[in-house]
Amino acid sequence: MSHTAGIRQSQKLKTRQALLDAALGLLEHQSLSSLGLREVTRAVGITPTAFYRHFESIPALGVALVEQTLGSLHGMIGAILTETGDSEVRLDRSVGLIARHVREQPAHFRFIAREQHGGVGPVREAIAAQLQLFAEEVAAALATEPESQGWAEEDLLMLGGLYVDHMVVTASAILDAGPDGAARVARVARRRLRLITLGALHWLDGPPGVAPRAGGHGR
Amino acid sequence: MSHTAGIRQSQKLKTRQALLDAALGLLEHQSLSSLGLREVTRAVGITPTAFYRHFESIPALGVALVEQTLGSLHGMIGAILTETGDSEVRLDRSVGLIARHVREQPAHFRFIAREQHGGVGPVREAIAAQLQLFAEEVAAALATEPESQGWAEEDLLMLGGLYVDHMVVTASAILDAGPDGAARVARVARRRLRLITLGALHWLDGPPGVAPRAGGHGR
DNA sequence: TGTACATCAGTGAACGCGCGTTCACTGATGTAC
DNA sequence: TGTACATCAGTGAACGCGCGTTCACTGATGTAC
Repeated sequence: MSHTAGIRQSQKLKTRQALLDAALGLLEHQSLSSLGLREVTRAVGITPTAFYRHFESIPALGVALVEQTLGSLHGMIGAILTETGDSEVRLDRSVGLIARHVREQPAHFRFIAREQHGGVGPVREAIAAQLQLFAEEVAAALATEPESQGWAEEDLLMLGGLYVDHMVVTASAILDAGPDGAARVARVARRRLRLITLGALHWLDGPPGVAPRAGGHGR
Repeated sequence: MSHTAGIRQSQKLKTRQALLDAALGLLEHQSLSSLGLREVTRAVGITPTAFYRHFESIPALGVALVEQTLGSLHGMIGAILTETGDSEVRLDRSVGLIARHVREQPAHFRFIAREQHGGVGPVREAIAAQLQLFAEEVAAALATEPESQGWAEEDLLMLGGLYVDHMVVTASAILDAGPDGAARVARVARRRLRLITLGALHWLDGPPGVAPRAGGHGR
């Protein structure tokens, strides 16, 4: 009946976290499907056998890693979208925020980018589910803004997905570019975001040269 | 001095192609960094040792696969962009063309999506170089259109990259969705493309509520 | 508080297996005369 | 055309190695009384 830690339980959690951290580190230069169980336990300093006290397999560890990595980012969405200021400023800050997060925890972003289409099914599915959640969160946030008046639910989700995918592409590009190229990549990412936002502002206009009509580009 | 095949040379090419094809097949359910040399030769029906007559290593085979896979797509860009018809129709056809290619050779697209951020450095770099080429091709094609009057070189490249990335994301999404979801994914992809194109049409406008100014959003 | 038993995170030896790479080889194809 | 030699794609045995998984175990932590 002890709600407090318990030496055994807290030590187990520590080892589990050490396994996750070690795996993330090792995944910087390889993908999950080639990561060895012994490799991970060796890095942590425990016996290979002890691995099974924490995870059933390497793919299972991968799924846990996805949830930990992307779970911690759900707050970020809110931070970006509830910011005040005009769209231009908010947009610049969004890219800046992503760039900072990527710089601060590159391994997490690299892992997601690498395994999003990687060879381990359950991990791919876990990432897809989380990104879908992000897209829905963005769509919900967009829905509260005055600019979204008249938008169809489906189109808000489409735009949310576009923003999320753009965020993922940007994060990957920053990682690939290295420290020197990060600024250049961020600059291009900002312009892309500006262009997308510009498209969104005119979504409900009619086709060029025609009077605006209700329903925008919907079918 | 024989320019004709030569039995030996043509047989060697055939084996080399068999290795590439077998590798591509095996990569449908795993990533390159976990693909084994023996696995590939077993699939082809030759001795492991014979592999070295064709490639120095598995990463080297991967690079060859990138060049073969993406090299064959360079024609596609032209096919899309030189089509006639208004932008709405052309845009729908673009997505349809991608969807068709993905359906016809899913393994090629899966390979690129998987290894774009995979664990094998040389392959990642080969893919990045090819996609950069695509972006430049698209930018060059856009430059010839009347709508691109007044666009900065850099912005054309930004838009070209955006289209290419969108194409890659769409291809991945179609693959992930499976045969049933492909139509739904294509529908969303079309809307995204429409929104991006809409943004591009207004790129040279001034900020909302302000008179248009030369230079658009450039800095 | 003290004692006796239960739990269970981590140990260490052992296993069979497939891996990448080496080496000397074979025999069909290519070339020089 | 025929012969003698060179080339070289593919062979097959052998190697040392690290892998994932099994099993019975140990000893610190937890629990019941």
